[in-house]
Amino acid sequence: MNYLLFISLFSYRINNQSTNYKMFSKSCEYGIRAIIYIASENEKGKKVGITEICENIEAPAHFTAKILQILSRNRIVNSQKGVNGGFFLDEYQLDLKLIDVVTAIDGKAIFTGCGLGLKQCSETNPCPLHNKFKAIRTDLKKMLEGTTIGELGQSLKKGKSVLKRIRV
Amino acid sequence: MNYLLFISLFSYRINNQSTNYKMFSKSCEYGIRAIIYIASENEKGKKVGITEICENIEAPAHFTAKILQILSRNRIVNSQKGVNGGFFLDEYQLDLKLIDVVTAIDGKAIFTGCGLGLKQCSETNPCPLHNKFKAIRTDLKKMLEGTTIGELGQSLKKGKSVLKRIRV
DNA sequence: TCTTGAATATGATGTGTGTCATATTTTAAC
DNA sequence: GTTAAAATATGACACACATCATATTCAAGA
Repeated sequence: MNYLLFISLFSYRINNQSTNYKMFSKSCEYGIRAIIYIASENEKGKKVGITEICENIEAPAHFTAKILQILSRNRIVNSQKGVNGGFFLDEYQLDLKLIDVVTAIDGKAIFTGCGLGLKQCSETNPCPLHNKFKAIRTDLKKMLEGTTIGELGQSLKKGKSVLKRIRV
Repeated sequence: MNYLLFISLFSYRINNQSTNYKMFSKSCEYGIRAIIYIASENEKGKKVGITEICENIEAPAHFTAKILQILSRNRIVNSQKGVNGGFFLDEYQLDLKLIDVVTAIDGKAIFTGCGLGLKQCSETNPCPLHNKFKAIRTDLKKMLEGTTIGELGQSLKKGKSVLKRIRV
């Protein structure tokens, strides 16, 4: 009976949830966006507050603050409390790589976990996708290792890229 | 005061949650593992039941069943109810690519969404990471487009790879 | 046609991530 | 020293995904 085939054409793509796929976690997305903004505004000792940051990257303030605390504890960004305080980066931090931000927030599992979620997957005990995945992951890692915070900040500052919708 | 630096060394990597990073969603992981197992057992019209599948890929039965229903509706796997029923693949399905499984379960957002989670990110309005991400994503897509279900099943069947811990 | 084994459909529960809210500490300026 | 502005810390809430449970449909065989 090919009415079955007929029905299947209509039921195709039933699961229409706007999928949860993320290259990084939401925490990581906000963290990267925040630090890029800080880098882009980082000149002559200027400090930027959490409110200004979140307005410019369109992120929830409290949540982003929590992530910046993690980055602060990990010495990836500097913070100063009190009046005229805020977040800022020194020369050393501007030269940190994207991978430093990612591992501080999401940990190192990005580069070690099995693509199929198998705990026992390893070089000597590979899952069917192990080697193909390794190649992709290596590319991703290289990219993250080869990109500096300062570089991304400059790109944003010079208008070569944007973090929020441009006002009309 | 460099006791601050001292403290920071101890507080490094505070967020020790075993991170949620996943190249794919859990649904997708189970789906891929299940179909690889089906492919590996697919010979002379043999059908495999959900119980056997889940025992061999170490996945929760009900959840996996739900995912296989999605794949079944999308004609990526065949199913037959009743006695001696089960899941099986025909020649055409064995030649389907991994990307067909992934998009059926997780949708196409993997290849379109912005790496930093920005809705407005596009070619003309790129986020600071846009181009660097595009390269990685292209690699991933090529890999998924170039890998067949049957190929992975054969790899498993021949013992070149495993899906569960080998019994001692 | 009755029984049994299998997939299918639907709903209920749990857990973790993302979000929000409040209170505390710190620092600068007056 | 008092006040105000800022980060920091902690806890509470909400929603989505992952998981589990139950009921239904279907097909083969006796």
